Amino acid sequence: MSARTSPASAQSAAAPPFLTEPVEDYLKAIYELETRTGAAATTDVANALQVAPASVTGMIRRLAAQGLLDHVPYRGVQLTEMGRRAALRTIRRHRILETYLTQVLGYAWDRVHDEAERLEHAASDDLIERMSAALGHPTVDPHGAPIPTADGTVDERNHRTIADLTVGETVRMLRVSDKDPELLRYLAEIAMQPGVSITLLQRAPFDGPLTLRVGSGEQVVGSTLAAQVLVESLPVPEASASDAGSPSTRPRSARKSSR
Amino acid sequence: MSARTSPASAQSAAAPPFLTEPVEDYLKAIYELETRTGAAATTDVANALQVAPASVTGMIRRLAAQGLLDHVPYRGVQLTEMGRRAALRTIRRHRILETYLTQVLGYAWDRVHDEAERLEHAASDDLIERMSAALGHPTVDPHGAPIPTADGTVDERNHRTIADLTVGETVRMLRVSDKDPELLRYLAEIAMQPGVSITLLQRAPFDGPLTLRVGSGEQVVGSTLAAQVLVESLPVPEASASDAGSPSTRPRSARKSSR
DNA sequence: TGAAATATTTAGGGCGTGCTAAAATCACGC
DNA sequence: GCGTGATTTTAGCACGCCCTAAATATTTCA
Repeated sequence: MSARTSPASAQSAAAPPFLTEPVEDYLKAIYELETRTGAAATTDVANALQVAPASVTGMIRRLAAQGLLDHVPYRGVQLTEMGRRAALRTIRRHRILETYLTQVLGYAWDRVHDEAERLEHAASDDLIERMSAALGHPTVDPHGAPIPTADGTVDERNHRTIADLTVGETVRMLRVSDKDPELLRYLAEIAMQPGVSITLLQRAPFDGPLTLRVGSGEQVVGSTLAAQVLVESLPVPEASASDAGSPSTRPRSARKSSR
Repeated sequence: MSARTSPASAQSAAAPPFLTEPVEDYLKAIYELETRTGAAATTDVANALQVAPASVTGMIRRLAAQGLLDHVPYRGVQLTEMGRRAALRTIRRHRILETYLTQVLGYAWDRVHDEAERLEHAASDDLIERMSAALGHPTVDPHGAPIPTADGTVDERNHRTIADLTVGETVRMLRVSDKDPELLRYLAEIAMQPGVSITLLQRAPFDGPLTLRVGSGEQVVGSTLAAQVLVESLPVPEASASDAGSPSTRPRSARKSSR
């Protein structure tokens, strides 16, 4: 693609030409690492994308040259504003696609990730907005992840997990990663889906299994699983009655806008 | 992509790894040239794909090596059975996508080609079949092109065009290419869509404009446009009355299966 | 029939993305 | 404060797909 004389091309712009598929994948991965751990190390990116570290270094050089991120050698990378916007654009597409696939086309929630992963690079903005409209402009995807708006804002808070609960506490399930189909299938089996109410009934010592009330059923789950399920304290814990931990634990609204 | 150790990968297979996006585009283009003109010349493929002829030679070499087509140097190419199946798979996706975009997501028929062109490479078989099912398994796309079945059969007949009509003849519009948005917009303006009834009222000499009855309106169109609109003789031309050309002009059902 | 026009292929590159192996740098514990 | 292991980068290469220029084959027509 060195010197093509691309003719007129299209009307419903797909993506700026420099946002190739691999580039979008890198930006997305870096964005996710950055928001989770504050910075993205070469090795982490390599793991996330299943690519050799040396390949990451190479790509990072190109992305930095294009102004999509800043790179301090041996120190990791940080997205620029432009890079962040591009990443959020891809994430928006991904999540709207996942929502559309489950709600309109009947996909199971453990099957949408791979499909969305491919479509997110091919769909035009127009298509994404049409899907969003058809869904009534949803704000979360089927796994509970917030959908960035078209102008690039997301409600990206750090939530607690089931593993963080104190015994007796009741919360609402918010979210789980979309990346592990097996986990998702299992969660569906035990009726753990975003929105369901969860109470920690009992916690075995030494990182042992947790006994939960999930909706109207009772389940015993391992601590690994528990650590992957994000939850939110119930807004008003039913006036009077039990006095659990902190009633007003609404975490500060980290709007994740500029930096 | 030389020696990746791809891990486990997926469940809802996207496409065999050797069917890259450019490869699918080449096969599709070659298939279309082949069915229209019997064989595909290097230059024609180059024109169809907006690529230099030398690039076509190079790609053809690779495709022949993979057994997707046969190449006699200086003589053009022909798809093998494998190549033909791959081409029809892509065409099926393209046409189902176009149908879905117009019927479900409200796209105008002149906007679907580009979008489908990109999505056809990314959608899984599963997604395509779900869309097809949601549409009630349509057999033609919005432009009247037949949709190949999943097992690779198409009803690919050679139809007449408006330019072939004799004055006074009435036919049903069948199909028009999806590739020229301007043409499609204009056709929509004058209410020429697949299914509409068309009568040739008058033909100006020297390749001049044609006067048509289109549905209930009257239109004058140029011969270039006329040559691009495929039509079909009416099954039973209304017992008695006018005696137009050949009543049983159902062209031999060229099922286009093996060769 | 033979030369000009046209079509096709070869030769020689470029760029993007990936890999391995080896070198450079960093980080940490003794 | 320094060695050692982990991390990161550099070096060198492969492959897919595209390009231009030049060579070669085919076709056409005077």
